[in-house]
Amino acid sequence: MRATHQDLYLRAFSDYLRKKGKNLTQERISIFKTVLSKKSHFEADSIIYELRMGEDRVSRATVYRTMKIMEEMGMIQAMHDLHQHTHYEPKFLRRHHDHLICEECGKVIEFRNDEIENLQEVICEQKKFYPSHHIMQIYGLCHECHGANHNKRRL
Amino acid sequence: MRATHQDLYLRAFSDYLRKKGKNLTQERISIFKTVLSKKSHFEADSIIYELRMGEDRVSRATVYRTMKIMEEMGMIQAMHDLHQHTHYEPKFLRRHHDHLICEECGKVIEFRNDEIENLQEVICEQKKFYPSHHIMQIYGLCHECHGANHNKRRL
DNA sequence: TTTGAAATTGAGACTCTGTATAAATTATTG
DNA sequence: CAATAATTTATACAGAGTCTCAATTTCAAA
Ligand SMILES: [Mn+2]
Ligand SMILES: [Mn+2]
Ligand SMILES: [Zn+2]
Ligand SMILES: [Zn+2]
Repeated sequence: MRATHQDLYLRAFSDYLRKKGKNLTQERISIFKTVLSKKSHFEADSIIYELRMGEDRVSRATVYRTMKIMEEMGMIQAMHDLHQHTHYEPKFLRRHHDHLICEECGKVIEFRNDEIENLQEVICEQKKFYPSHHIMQIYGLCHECHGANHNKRRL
Repeated sequence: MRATHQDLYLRAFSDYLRKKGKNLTQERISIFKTVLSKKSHFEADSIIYELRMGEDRVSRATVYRTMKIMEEMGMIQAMHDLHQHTHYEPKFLRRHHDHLICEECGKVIEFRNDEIENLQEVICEQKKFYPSHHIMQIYGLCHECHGANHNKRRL
């Protein structure tokens, strides 16, 4: 039987915890697996909710604590939307990218631009700054919402 | 007697309000002036606190409402720090720029790169997106904190 | 395997931003 | 000077996230 992706990531998680002198508890495993199942943006709430539905009951505080560990570890990344709500994004299996966010409908369009990524590194060198990660979000209107607003104004 | 900057901006504020069918109230003037006095990043709390200390007493709700108007108007811009705390930044008198944020000491280093700004526009065109503004924050360690950590590890 | 120290968890109280409500105040208009 | 509309205030409320500390679990030494 072959090791699954989940097994491999769980191993990495376990190693990380040991390295930090932390224990691999049942609760941490449950939370880790649930987070691992996310293919795209998600919120802390959805993790808490899913766990509550399943058989593994885990408290809210533990979910937040474990997600903080996963963030330190670099498996997920937190980002804040327009309305002080924290969103997370899985970083395993996904290439880094940035976001266009529609202020009307909330749609999130992903993009990646290597030229910008390179320029960011140049800037950090100039400023003697040692980057760990970055967030770039362009706000505005998506094609559909821009069209809709346009039509509305004509009426 | 010459018109001060404050007078000019207050005029712009007054015009904006009129255009929107809103009244220029004493409370809005107080809040506007306090915000105008900010030369760099600030939080809603500090505005509320300063007003509470001064003679013009204004309620929390009114401060939030007025700051929302100022944001719509483009005089300030909201941004979120690492810990879902909203920070504002004055946009009058200041040119747009982005941020390097030290995760150790919280220092904020400002920068501006026209190449990146142009590339952002190109991306929006490609994606048929109509941008209103953007936020770009690079997290990591500033020169001092990186040096400090380095030394610490050596001990 | 047992055992005890240390780490972790869970329940719920609490904090902090920010928003909603509805009565009281203020501004505008005729 | 009314009548009307907009605004403000106080206060209650909501939601995300943190804190506390007693109870439980983990781990590793014996
Ligand atoms: Mn994304
Ligand atoms: Mn700035
Ligand atoms: Zn849209
Ligand atoms: Zn620093």
